Amino acid sequence: MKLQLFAYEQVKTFIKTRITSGAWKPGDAVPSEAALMAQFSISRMTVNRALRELTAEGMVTRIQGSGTRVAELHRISSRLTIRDIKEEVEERGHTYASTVLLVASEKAAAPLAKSLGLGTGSKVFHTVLVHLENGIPIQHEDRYVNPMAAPDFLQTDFTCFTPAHHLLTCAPLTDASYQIEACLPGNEIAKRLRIKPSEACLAITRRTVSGAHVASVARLVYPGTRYSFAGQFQA
Amino acid sequence: MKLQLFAYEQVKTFIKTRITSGAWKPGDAVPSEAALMAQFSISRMTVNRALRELTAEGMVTRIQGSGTRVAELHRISSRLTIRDIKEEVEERGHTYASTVLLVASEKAAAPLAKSLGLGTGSKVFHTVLVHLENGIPIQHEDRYVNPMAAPDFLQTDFTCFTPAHHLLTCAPLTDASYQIEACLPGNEIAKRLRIKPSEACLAITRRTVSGAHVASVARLVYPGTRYSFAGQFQA
DNA sequence: CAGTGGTCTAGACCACCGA
DNA sequence: CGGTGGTCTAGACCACTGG
Repeated sequence: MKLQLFAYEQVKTFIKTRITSGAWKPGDAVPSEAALMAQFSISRMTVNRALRELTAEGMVTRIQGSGTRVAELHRISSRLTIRDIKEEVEERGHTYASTVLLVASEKAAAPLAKSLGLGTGSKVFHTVLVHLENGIPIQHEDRYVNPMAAPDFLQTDFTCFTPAHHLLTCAPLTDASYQIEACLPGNEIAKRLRIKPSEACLAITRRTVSGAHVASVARLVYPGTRYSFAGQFQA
Repeated sequence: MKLQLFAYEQVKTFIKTRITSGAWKPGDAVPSEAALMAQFSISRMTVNRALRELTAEGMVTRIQGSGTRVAELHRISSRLTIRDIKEEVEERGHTYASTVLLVASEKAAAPLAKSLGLGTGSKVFHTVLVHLENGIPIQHEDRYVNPMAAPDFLQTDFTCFTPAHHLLTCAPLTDASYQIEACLPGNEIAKRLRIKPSEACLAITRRTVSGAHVASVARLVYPGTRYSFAGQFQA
């Protein structure tokens, strides 16, 4: 139980409530650090921390030499986390399983090679698997891996560790980019997910970078009726 | 041009590179604040700031009395921003337009009333519109608004201001939750978006709260071939 | 120029954890 | 109990903005 708010939290809530109540409109000036020091009888470092955190949260905008203003709040921004599917399933208390459909080493065609930062025809690892929650398919994963980033990738037992899990342990993540879209699965993937080819799916295309190498490119397809992303925002 | 890193940034990059290079594994101990003070010859507040920011970024975990450890990084987390569609289109340098299909006051059925925090049969505002980018439909918006939160909502000229924009100016945002899923549009919406009913769509269902009231419940449908979310992550 | 924010210091007190 | 992190202070110097 939290009995007492810290000084910097008091300053934050003071400013937040004035913004969320509409008393201070976007573009309005927020009291300066000196003014807030006097008002709350606290030191400048404490005021500074409160305002710095509010900046990070997107509530205010600060310009050195000019001042602090209420940010234009015409957006809803929240943390979206794409997690390891196995962890996610197990955290729900369900049983996770996977069906491995392909584990192979291939020569990369031009577009794929380029996206992995390799030469055309270079050797790449290729895996295809279906992830199951309580025996029901929830994700189709088609992944290409750069052998430079994870030389022993193909030796992994993918029924125990997901490809994503293995990659994260042997090739620490430095950058990632992803795209979320809606698509139809196509006949082959529909069959593997045990859905109709006319059922809409969510697809994530993700590219991960580890140090100097592009580690992996993966396309994850989720049946639209069995999966969705949820997010939350709090001022 | 940034010539010199601040002290707290030096500490952050020192720790980050050791994590992303794999030298420090998840669960490993990070040097204590006292150790980093000595190593960098800086004050504790500065070390503390570096570690506090790394905690916020999800790189490390801190437990008072116990210590700081490298976080389990089996997740990719990034900021997903859902913005006002008009701003988004105009920022791309394209022309925005909208077609207003419905502006009405209705009696709420039970599930809707509940979700808006009102009694069954209460008056609610209802709007339906299609948003166009360069004349092409990109979003179908079906929205219900709590009259308590925005009494003059129906008087707005929705060809100039989007409903979201109006709501944000008259009812400051305090909380929001959303769900992203894939779906088929259905015949009516497909016709309005000028797509085939068999084309997969992204749908966002969003609920916004302003102070004590639920302000609005909206369902936004995007043609899958014309829209996707992109995100990025950087360690 | 005065006012603003951005950073930093060298102390301090406290709450918590583990041995 | 010692070591840890969580917070806070009262100063300081600097870079930037605006009139």
